[in-house]
This record gives sequence, structure tokens and C-alpha cells, in this order.
Amino acid sequence: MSTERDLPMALRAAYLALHRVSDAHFASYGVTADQFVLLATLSQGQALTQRELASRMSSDPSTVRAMLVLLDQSGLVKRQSHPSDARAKTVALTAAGKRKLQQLWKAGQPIRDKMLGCLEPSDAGTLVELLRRVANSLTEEGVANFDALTNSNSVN
Amino acid sequence: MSTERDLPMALRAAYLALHRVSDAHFASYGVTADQFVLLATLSQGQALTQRELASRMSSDPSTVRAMLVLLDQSGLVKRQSHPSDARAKTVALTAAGKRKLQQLWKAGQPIRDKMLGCLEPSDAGTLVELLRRVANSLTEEGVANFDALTNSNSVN
DNA sequence: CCTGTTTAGTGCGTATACGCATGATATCGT
DNA sequence: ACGATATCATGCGTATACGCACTAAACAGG
Repeated sequence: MSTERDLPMALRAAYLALHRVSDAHFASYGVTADQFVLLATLSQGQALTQRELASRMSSDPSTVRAMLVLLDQSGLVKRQSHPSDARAKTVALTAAGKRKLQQLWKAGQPIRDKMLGCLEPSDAGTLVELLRRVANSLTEEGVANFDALTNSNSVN
Repeated sequence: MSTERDLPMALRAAYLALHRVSDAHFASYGVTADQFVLLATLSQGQALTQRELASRMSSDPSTVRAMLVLLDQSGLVKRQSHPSDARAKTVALTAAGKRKLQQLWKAGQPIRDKMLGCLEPSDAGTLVELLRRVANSLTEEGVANFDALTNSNSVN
């Protein structure tokens, strides 16, 4: 029934709320919510390529590049030419970047607490699991192909 | 364990995937994923104020305005001055807007199918429920207040 | 060794997504 | 009626989030 239409909107509402709150919260630290995501992603993978980084962030190479330019200026990350591939560049956190990330993890704790606080412990895991399944189903490319198949169907 | 850190990332990954797929899918209809959200929201509430519309879309008045300017040019929505409040403007779908929306609901079906297809029927409802709870907890304002409690005030 | 194809990064253009400041109006308290 | 204040829309500036086209370099065959 309407769960079908509600899911996309609920997903949107939840993500935008998280993004908004995070941005406001991290603003005093001089970084955006997305920059935090980038820094956190960088910290768990050494010498990543810009593309690799973008992929792990569920983001786009173009977007990541723009972010890296700013973070580079802020001195939080450092880009170097890839040792074996002249096309690529490796990205890594600077000492300042690592320090900043530590602060951000701590600063963001209240937000994570608030998110998790309204859920039963078991629900949190369920939610993550379901979200991943949804994300995977949408990433598996091939949505457009269904067009031809879904001929019937009331528009509502 | 890391569920706490994974939830935000899983939410981000799922939403961005949905947004990306939707944008690509709706592009051939001349609208963006967000414009679809706006049109759909408009259709279920007549003569909305721009602010009301923004609120229901979980979006921002500034953003909505920019979107309305484009949609107005496209002839999909019409803005009129509010009858009793000279500050406000009411927004409504045009005939073309209603027709377009019908198309978009049909065109978007494959995406909703794909999202729901990877979930058990009961899981879909659960997911919506959990997402709403998370969104509410984050919207209830007051996250920043925790700052005082997490003493360490090194803003860098 | 030399083409044809793929891949990494960049630059450009457009559409959100916000915060913030401003002008115009509405509202409320006295 | 009137001044203080809250509210609506707008404009401006910045940061994503992409798609697309382009350059350069890696790579696969022949």
C-alpha cells in the first residue's frame, strides 16, 4: 500500500535531517558533515585513490575532487601523485587532519546517541541491515531496464 | 559495536543511491528527483504556502524557492499571492504539472519495486517506521545542548 | 612497438541544500 | 492606534552532487 511511496520519503527525511543537524553541529569545527565523512573514510583506508575514496563514500569523483581541494587548503588532507600510476593521486590525512577527526568523532557523539536513543538495541542493527539491502538493490544497476517489463500498472 | 558508526553511513549510502538512480531515471522526463518530490508533495495538499511546502518536503524555504522558480518556468507549477496574507504566496500544480506527475509516478515504479523487492513485506513497514523514528529524534531540536555535557570545549 | 580502449583526474554547467541578511507584512501587547 | 516582534519570500554566498567532455596515462591485442 502506501508503504511503497512512504519509504522513499522517509529515507529522504531521515537523511536530510541527519545532514542538517550534522552540518550545524560541525560548523563550529570548521568542517561540513560531508567533509567529516570524507575524513572518516580516509582514516580507515591507507593511501586511497580519489576514485577509491569516492566509491567508499558512496559519492562521485567530481564531488570528491571539489571537497579535496577545500580540505587540502584547510591542511587536513594531502594529495600526492600515485607511485605506480601517473594518472592517479593518493590522498591521505595530514597530522592536523587526524587530530581534527578525533575531535569530530567526539563532537558527533551526541548526534549518534540521539539517533540510536530512539531505537531498541536490536532495531539499530536491523535498520542498518535493511538500509544496506536497499542501497545494494539500487546500486546493482539495471533499474531502467525494468521499464519495458512494467508495462501494466495503474498510475494511481 | 560499530553499528553506531555504520548507521549514519548506511543512511547516507541508501539515500544517495536512491537520489542518483531517481535523477537518472527522471532525466528523460525533464525533471529531477527532487522536483518530483516537490510535485508529489504539492498534489497532496492544496494551495500550500512555500514554507508549508518546504516543511512537508523536509526541505528548506530557500531551496524550495529556487526549485519553484525553475518549475514555474517549466510551467508545472503556478505561484499566486496569498489571498489573506500579502507576504505569502500559494503554490499549486498546473494542468501540465498534474499530467507530468502522473507520468512520473508510473516512471518511478521500477525504482520503488527495486527498493521493495529486496525486502520482506513486513520489513518494508519496519524500515519506514524506524526511519521516521530516527528523523523525528533528529528534528526534535536539542542536539546541540549536549555540547555542554560533553565538556571538552577545545574548538580548536 | 603501435593502435584501440579503458581509466584517473580535471573543468564546466546545473540543481539542490543551507545559513544569513533584508524588505514587506502580519500580529501582539498595551 | 502603535511600536516591538515574529513571519514570508527573496537574494547572496558556499558546499555538495552529479553528468559530461577532455586530457593524459595505463593496457590489451596484434
